[in-house]
Amino acid sequence: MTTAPDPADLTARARIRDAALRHIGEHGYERATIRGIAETAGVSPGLVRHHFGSKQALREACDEHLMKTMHRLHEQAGQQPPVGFNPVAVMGPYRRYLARALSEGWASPFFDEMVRIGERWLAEADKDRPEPPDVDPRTRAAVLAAMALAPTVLSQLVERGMGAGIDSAEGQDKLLRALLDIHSHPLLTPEEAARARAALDRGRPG
Amino acid sequence: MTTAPDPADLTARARIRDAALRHIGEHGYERATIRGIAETAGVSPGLVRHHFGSKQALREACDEHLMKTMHRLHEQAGQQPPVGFNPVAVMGPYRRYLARALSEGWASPFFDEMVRIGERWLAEADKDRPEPPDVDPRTRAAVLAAMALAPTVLSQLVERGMGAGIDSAEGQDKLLRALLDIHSHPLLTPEEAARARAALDRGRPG
DNA sequence: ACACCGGCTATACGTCGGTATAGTCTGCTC
DNA sequence: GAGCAGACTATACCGACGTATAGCCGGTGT
Repeated sequence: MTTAPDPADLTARARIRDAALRHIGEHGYERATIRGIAETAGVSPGLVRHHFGSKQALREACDEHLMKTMHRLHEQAGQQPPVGFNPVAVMGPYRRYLARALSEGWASPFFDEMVRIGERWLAEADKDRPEPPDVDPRTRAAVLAAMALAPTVLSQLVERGMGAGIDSAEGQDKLLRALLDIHSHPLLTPEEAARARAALDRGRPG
Repeated sequence: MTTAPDPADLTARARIRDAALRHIGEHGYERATIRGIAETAGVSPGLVRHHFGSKQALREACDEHLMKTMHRLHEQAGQQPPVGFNPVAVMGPYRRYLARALSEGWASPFFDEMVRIGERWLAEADKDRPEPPDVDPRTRAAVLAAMALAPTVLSQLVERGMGAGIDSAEGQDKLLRALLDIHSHPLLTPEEAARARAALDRGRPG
């Protein structure tokens, strides 16, 4: 469960970084304070600066650590996309931080990677499709990635709707079943979609 | 285009509120400052306090105004859900503010309303479905609402992937086509979904 | 003409948070 | 054991921001 706490990682530096991940995940970057992070890590605010230079640099170190960890998880999990295209389950303790990074807009590298993965995956899935889609794969993957990340980013709100914590077993079960249902029952019939597309085409040249 | 600028709305109070909507939408609540809002509105910081009492109260006034405007739009747009279940197009100038409200977690009332709407809509769509879904409608609606809001909340990232501004004509076209495609082509076949569901069932009782 | 009131401004206060700096302590090397 | 390096702390500085207060100014009713 505990995503591999990196041996030789009990150093103050690592403690500070972990505290920052937690604090920023909980309060967001703006509201997270160096003093608060230092307190959680059990060190002085000065030491934070000593090790990382500035608040911004500390965040970048967190980003880097997150990216590295994710790559490790991604490799050891194999290539197959998780059931229902659900990244919530995987992220574990980093979920909140990731959500902040996404919604506060500094997680572009991560998102780009998700788009890349999604693009490859869609290319595979598109093989047995009669007519090709009329949007470029990149756009489709980007929108799909955003949708896949929605429960992560809006966890607070989704939890309200589900009536269960998104990290709890019950919440995960509900979320997965909902995703399965949604992704296997299209909201629009091919005819409806074609009609809407035609309407768009009609508007486009004008 | 300009969502009805409310007659008798050239008052300083209204200008402040609009400036706040813009500033908070652009920078988020934390980073938005009373001074900046006042400057944009062309008044003194003191007047902001005079009219609204506090920063928090100002935000609540914005929320209220947004809710009211949305209700008006929703009524005059009729009941039918917008094509592809896409709230981006409708929100216009409030889009950024709404995105902030959602991702910074103070937009519960709005989200709840979306869930309610989605629930009604799903109930309708479920009529011609052989077997009933195995998740409660509320959860399904909540997850669906979150997914529908994803392009709004993660607009910055989606724009990267699309290579077009989400408010531009080109971006809207791309987004709509992507949504049409996604919502009319399920990611999972019924068999795959059933298999995954069975796996969940197996894990549940244990 | 005068008082009053609400919209509005100028200015000041207290706090908080990032940053800077000087200094202490611990462990290692020669 | 002297001296150095680096981890670590205490303290101060400075700007920014929310908030508070006192007062101005123009219009309105009597």
